[in-house]
Amino acid sequence: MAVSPPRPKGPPLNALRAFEAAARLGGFSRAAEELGVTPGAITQHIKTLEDWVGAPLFERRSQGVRLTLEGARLRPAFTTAFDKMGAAVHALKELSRTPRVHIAALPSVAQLWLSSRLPRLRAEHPQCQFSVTALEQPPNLLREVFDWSVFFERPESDSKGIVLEHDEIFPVCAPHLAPSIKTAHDLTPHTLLVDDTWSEDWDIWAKEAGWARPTGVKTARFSLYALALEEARNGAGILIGHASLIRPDLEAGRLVAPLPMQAATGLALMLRTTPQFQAMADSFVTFE
Amino acid sequence: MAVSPPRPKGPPLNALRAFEAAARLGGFSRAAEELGVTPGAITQHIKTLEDWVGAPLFERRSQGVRLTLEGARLRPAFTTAFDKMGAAVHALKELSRTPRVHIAALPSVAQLWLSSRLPRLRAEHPQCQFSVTALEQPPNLLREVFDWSVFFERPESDSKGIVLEHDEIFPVCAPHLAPSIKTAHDLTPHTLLVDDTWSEDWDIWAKEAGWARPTGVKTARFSLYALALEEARNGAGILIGHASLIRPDLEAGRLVAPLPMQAATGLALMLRTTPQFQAMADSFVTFE
DNA sequence: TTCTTAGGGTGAGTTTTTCTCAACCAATTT
DNA sequence: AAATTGGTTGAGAAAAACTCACCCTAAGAA
Repeated sequence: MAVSPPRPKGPPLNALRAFEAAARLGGFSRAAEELGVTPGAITQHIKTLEDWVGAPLFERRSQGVRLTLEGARLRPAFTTAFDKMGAAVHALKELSRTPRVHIAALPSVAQLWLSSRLPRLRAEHPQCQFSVTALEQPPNLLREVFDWSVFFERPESDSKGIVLEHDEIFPVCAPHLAPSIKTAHDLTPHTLLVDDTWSEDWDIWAKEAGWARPTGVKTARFSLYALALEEARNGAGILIGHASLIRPDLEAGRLVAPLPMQAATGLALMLRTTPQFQAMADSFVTFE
Repeated sequence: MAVSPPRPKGPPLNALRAFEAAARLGGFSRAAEELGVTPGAITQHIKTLEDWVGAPLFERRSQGVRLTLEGARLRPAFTTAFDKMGAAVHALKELSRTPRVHIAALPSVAQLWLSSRLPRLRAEHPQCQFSVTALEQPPNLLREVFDWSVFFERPESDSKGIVLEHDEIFPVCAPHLAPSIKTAHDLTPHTLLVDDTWSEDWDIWAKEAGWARPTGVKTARFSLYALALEEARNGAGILIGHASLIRPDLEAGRLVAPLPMQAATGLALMLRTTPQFQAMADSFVTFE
C-alpha cells in the first residue's frame, strides 16, 4: 500500500530527561547543571513537554518551581526508567577494549588531593586508563558516565559512599606571617584569602573561634582554591585551610597554622563509585 | 571556582533507541519502520553508538545484520529501560484533559472495517476523542503512542490480543461478472485485482482451490486495498476478498462471491490495546 | 520603601543533530 | 544475467537543541 507513514512520534527523549532531572532535583537550574546545559534549555524542554501533554507539569513560583500533583505522580516512573537506562549505558561503556575509569572531582580536590594519589592508582592498575574531570557539583553516578566521584559532601547515612576524611578548617599562612598571629583578633589587619565556592568558610570558622569578624577586613577572592593556596604560600594573606587539601603544605613547612582552633564544616571528603568499581575503590582506600 | 564545565555527555538517547529497536527487531530496516525514519538514519545512529563505545555492536552480513555477542548481551537492559520509558510516556499522555484513544490500523482495515464501527465507539464513549492512524506494520504498543491496534496478525498464543475474526479469502466480483464464473478456471480470462501488500493472496487461494494459475493472466496492482475494491465494484476484474473487509459489499449486493472455495491465510484480524484500555476494548468486542 | 538576590521566562540567532535523498554495494534468488 | 534484499554513503536540508542577553517576579535585606 505504501501510504505515507506519518508515524506520530512520542515526546522527545531529551525533554523527558530534562523533566526527570528537574523533578528529581527540584529546580530547573539544578537540572541544567546536571545535564550540562543552561537553564534556558531546561525551560524550553519542559515547555515542549507540557505542550505535548497538554497539561502543566510544574507550577511556576517566584523562587523556583514546584511539581504539580500530576508531575509528582509521574516522576518515579521516569526516574526508574532513566536509572535503568543509565545502568545499561554503563554496561555499554564496559565493552570498550581498554578498561577506563573516569573520575569526577571538585577542581580543588582534583588538583590538591587526587593528583598526588593518582600515580599509585595507575601503578596498581596498569591496564586501566584513568581520566579526571573537574566538576562543581557531584555527578549522579547512576546517570552520568563517571565511575568514581570525590567531593566534599554531607555524609548522609543513606548512601554507600566511603568517607575519606571529615572536613576540618582552620587558618593557615606563610611561615613568616605566623609570629604576628597569636589570637583570632590578630587576623584583622591581614588579607583573608577566599575561594568563591567556599566563601562561607571564614564565617564557619569565625563562629567556632568566637571571632566577630570586623566588617573592614580585607579579602581577596579567587575562583579556584588552588589559586588562593598559591597566594597564601606567597605570603599574600591568610587562607582558610581544609586539612585534607593542605596537609602536604603543612608537612613541608610551606604553610603553618598559627591558631589551634579547628572547625568542622559538617562535610566529609567522600569517595563514591558505581557498583562495578566498588572493589577497586575499597582496595584503594585501605592504603590511605 | 566556576571552571568551564565540559561535562562529558553520555551517548545520545536517540542512538540508544535505534540500537534497541534494531537489536529487538533484528534489522535496521525494521527498526527504521518502527521509528518512522529511513534506514539510513538507523545506520548512522548505530555508527555513532559504535564509535562512542569503540566496539562493533552488529556484524554486517550481506543479507542483513546480526548482533555481536556483546550487542546481544546488552540488548535486554536497553529493552527493559525503554519499556519502562514507554510505560511512563503512556502515563504522561493520560494527563491530557480530554481522554484520547489513538488507534493504529492497516489502511484497509481503517477504511473498510474501522470506519463503520467508529461511530458506535464514539457514541459509547462521548467524552473520548478518537483518532486513527494508518500504518503498514503493527506498532509496538509498549513504545509508541498508540492505545489500540487493529491488524491482520498471526494469532500467537503469547500475546494478549483479541482475535476479532480469522482471515478468510475468496474471489469476489461485480454481480454482472459472476454468471460467467463457474469454476476457478473461468477466472483465467479476467483481470485479477491485486493489492501490493497482499500480493500473495491469489497464490494462497489458488493453491487451496487447486487452480494452477496460468502465467498469462492479467493483473492490476493497487497500492491500497480500498482502491482495488472500488475497481472490483466497477466490474474491472476479480478481487481476492477478505471476508472481514468486504462483508458490507456482499450484504449490499455490490459484490458477489462466484466460487464457494474459501482459504484461510493463517492470520486473524486482531485487536490489541495497552493495559489501560483493555476494559474499553473488551466492552467494544462484546458488541461485535 | 528600595535594593538585591534567586529562579525562571523569552526570543533571536547559532550550532548540532538528525534526517532524507539518491546513488551504490554485495550477496542471494530467480 | 537480472532482480531482490538489506545495508551504506555523503551531501544537503530540516529540525532540534542550545546559548546569550535581557526581562520578570517575589522575597528578603537594608
